[in-house]
Amino acid sequence: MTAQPQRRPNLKLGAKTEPASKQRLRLWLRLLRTSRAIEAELRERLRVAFDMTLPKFDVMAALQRRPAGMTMTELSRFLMVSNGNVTGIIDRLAAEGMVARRPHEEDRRATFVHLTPKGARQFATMAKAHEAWVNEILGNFGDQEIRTMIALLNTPGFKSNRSSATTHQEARDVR
Amino acid sequence: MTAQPQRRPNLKLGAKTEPASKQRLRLWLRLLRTSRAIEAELRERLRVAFDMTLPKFDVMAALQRRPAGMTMTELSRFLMVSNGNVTGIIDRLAAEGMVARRPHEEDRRATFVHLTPKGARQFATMAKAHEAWVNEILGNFGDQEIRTMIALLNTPGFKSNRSSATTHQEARDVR
DNA sequence: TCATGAAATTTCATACTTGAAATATCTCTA
DNA sequence: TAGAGATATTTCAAGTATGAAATTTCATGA
Repeated sequence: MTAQPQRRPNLKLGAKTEPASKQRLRLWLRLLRTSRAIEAELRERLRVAFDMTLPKFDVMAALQRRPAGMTMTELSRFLMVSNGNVTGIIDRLAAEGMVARRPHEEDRRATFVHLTPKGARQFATMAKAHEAWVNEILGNFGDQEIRTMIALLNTPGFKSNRSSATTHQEARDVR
Repeated sequence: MTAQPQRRPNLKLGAKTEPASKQRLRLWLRLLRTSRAIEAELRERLRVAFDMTLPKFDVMAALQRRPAGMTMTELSRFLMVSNGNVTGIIDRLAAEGMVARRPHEEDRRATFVHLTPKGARQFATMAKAHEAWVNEILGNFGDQEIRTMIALLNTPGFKSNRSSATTHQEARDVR
């Protein structure tokens, strides 16, 4: 589309004359590839080192921040996955003795899930390795670059912020 | 860990005194949340508007860039998913008449997959909407921010660049 | 040429994921 | 306080995803 007869060679950076729409698309594709690559690497390492899957690790990471536990819905919102999904992961983690369900006192619809002592120990070990891996994978980023990236990603640049609950939780949990 | 007795209130940005390791972890989590949110939004819109899934859309997008087709392995590498995964998605797309398999002339182990005319038409429609959605979702990012982000994401900041094949292909396909 | 190892694909078991439907419980209002 | 609507969870069918094993074909050196 928009068949440009001839393209003037770009002087500095490539694609400087591209419409913003194409630029944003390019950014999204780059973002997606980057996070997929990192995710794949972390999944592989978790599997080899701890026989652990990424979804289960994510759930344990969420629970670790909340000794009192979280409800299924809180987990689902925080991890941005469907509620039915959480059920299955918790089932498997519970079968391994990593987490346990506890009925919610005030609301009989809800269930609290929390790490067992065994789960907490296991997570502590994995978290240490995980942080080191991330540090290694993102190793070539300098302090300034990291700060810039985080700041950019934090800009309210997304029309669709479907995780308002998330924001609340993060605000509450920030230490 | 590193129990800091009391935290001096940060003057400018938060977490400025954090070790680089924690910073990188934070960046990764932010990156992951961002791309998950965008992915969820795009998935939902594709589903509602075109009854299309994201994985199938991704495959069609890859094939659209290569009229001559791609082998299963090329697809698998480009999309960063397992080879067995591609088989299933292609099976379903082929059943819908969106793509077709063609035997590789020189290598009887390989198979070429390409968009059918119907698939190409369908993808053209979806791609237009998809680009508009991305443009909308990333709408609050200005030109400069986008360029900065792309540049940062392009920095060879990742030790684990498992997709060397990808790089080749992208280099070849850049227009 | 023949054996051996590498590469492309499919198949398989298992796990993850979604969206929708089904249940159970809660909340709030008429 | 009954009952309508909202919320929390589970269940379900279908699709997605992985890693390993099995098959087929290729490539290469003895």
